[in-house]
Amino acid sequence: MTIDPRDTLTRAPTAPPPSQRVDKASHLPAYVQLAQTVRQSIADESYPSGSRLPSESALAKSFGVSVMTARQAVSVLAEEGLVERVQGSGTFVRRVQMARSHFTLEALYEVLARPEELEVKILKAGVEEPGHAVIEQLRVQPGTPTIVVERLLLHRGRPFVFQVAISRFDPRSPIVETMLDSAVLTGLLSDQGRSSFKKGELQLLPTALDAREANLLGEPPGAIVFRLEHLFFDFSDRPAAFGWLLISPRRMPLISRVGVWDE
Amino acid sequence: MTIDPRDTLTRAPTAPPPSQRVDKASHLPAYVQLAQTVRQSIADESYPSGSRLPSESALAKSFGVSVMTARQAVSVLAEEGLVERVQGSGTFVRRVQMARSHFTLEALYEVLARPEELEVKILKAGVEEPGHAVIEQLRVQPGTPTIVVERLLLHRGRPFVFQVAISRFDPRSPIVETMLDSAVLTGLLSDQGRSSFKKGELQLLPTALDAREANLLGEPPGAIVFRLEHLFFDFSDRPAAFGWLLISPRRMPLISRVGVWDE
DNA sequence: AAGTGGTCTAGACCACCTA
DNA sequence: AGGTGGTCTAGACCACTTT
Repeated sequence: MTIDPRDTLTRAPTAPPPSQRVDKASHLPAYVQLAQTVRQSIADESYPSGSRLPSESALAKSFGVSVMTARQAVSVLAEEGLVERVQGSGTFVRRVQMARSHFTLEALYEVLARPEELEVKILKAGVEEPGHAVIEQLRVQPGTPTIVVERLLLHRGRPFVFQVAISRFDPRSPIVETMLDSAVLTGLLSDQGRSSFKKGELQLLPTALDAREANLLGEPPGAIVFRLEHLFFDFSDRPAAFGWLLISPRRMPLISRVGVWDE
Repeated sequence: MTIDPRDTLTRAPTAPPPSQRVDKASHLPAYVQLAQTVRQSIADESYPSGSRLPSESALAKSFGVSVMTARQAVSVLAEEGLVERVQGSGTFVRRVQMARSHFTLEALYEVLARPEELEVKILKAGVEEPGHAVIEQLRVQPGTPTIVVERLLLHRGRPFVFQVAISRFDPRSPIVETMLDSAVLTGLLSDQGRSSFKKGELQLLPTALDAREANLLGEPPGAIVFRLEHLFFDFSDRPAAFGWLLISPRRMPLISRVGVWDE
C-alpha cells in the first residue's frame, strides 16, 4: 500500500535546481554527481521533507545533461528511498521512517563467502521418517523416508551456525553424496556449491535455544537467537529442502540505515 | 563482497534469445513483457543457473525493441536478484540463495498506514534522568533530563506494539505536545505525522518479554518476540530519538522470497 | 580485435495529475 | 492546457573482459 505524500505534508515550494554543472574531468559518471548534489540538498534541508524536487527536465537543464541522465540520477535516490516519484505530479522528498528499512543477511553472507575460514561438522546424517512439520512443508506422504542432516558450522574455530536440513529422499541421486554435500548449506547461502533450486521462501523468527543447541553454539542455556527457516523448491515446483538455521544476533547483526548517511 | 559467478559454475552455452516480439496491443510496457519472457526462460531452465543471457543487443534485436528498452528489462531482473551483470563479460543467471534474501517491515507498515484501525494508549509520559544506555545512545550529559514515553499500540482493539521512546529534552519545543505526539511513533513508521529526521539506524533483535511486557501485549510470560531498536538523528546530525518496539512475530512475520515466484 | 555491459544524447509520445 | 513522470528510439562512445 502506498501513501500519497501530498496528503499528509505541507506542500513546500520547489527549491531552485542546483546551478552546478557536471565535472567532466571527474571520472565519476554525471548521474552519480547529480545524485550526490541532490542528496546533499536533501541533507541540508534545501529540499525539505515533503517538498517537490525540481522536475527532471529542470535538473537536466541546470546541470547541463540530458533528461535521461537526470532521470537516472533521480532513480538512484528513489532506490535509496530518499525520494518518491508520483506520476503526473512530481518527485517528492520522503520523510525518514522506520518502516522503510530493510534487513539483509549480509553478515552471514560475508562469512559463508570465505570457505577457508569455515569448518563444517556433521552432527547427524541419516534417513528418517518425517515428523508432522516436515510432512506439511515438504508435502510428502507420512512414512516416506527423508534425509536429515544436522550441521554445526564453525567460523575461525568458533561455533557460528547450527543447521538442520531435511530433504526429500530422491532414489535417483546418490544418498551419501547428498547427505554429506555441504552445498546444501553453503550453496543456499553463497554463490558456491552445486545445489540449485528454482525458488525459496524464508522466514526469520526469534527463538530460545534448548540445552543442546546452546551447548553446541557456545551460548548460555536459554539464549535468545534468530531462527531462519527455509523452504526451497526444485524446478518442478516441488518443495525439496526444508530446514532452519540457528544463529546468535551477535554473529549476525541485522542493522538497517535510512535517510542520508553519506556525505 | 562479490563472488564472480563464473568462478564457481560450469559455463553453460548461451541459449538463443526468445523469438517472440512485443505485443503492441498490450497495455504492458515492452520492457515488462521482455522481462517476463526472460524470467520464464529462467524458470523453465532454458537459461539455467550460471548461464549467460543473450546480450542486451541480441535481446533487443530478437524482440524488436531498442537496446535501451532491452537494457531496462534486464535491469528489472537484476533488481529482483535473478541475474547478475558483469561488465565486459555478460549477464548471468544467479543461483537461488538464502543470503540474497531481505526482510522488510511491510506488515508493520500496512497496519500503521490505517490510522482508523489504530488506538494509542499512553502508559507513561514524563521527564526522567537518563540511564546508562540512553546517555550513550543520545550522547547527553548524565543528569540531563530526557523525555520518556511508553505507548501501547492497539490494532482493531488487540495489543500490537509496545514502544518505549526516549528523546532529548528540547526547551524550544512545547513539552506536553512533544510527549504526547504520537507522531514520534507513527511518524517514524509511516509517511504520516510531523516528526522529521535526517537519518536513522535500526537494529532488529530477538528478545524475551518480561512479565509486564507480556501482560501488555497479551502474550504468555517469557514469549519470544522481535525488538526493533531505533536511533534517529536530527538535521544537525545529533542523536535525537532513541527507543525500541516490541512486537510478536505473529503480528509482524518477516518473510522473504527468492528466485522465480510469479508465472 | 571483438563483444559485453555502462553511460549518454536529443529528441519523441504517452499516461497522469493539477490548475 | 500545461507540467510531470513513464516509456521508447536509434544511435554514440567508453570501460572492461575475453579470445
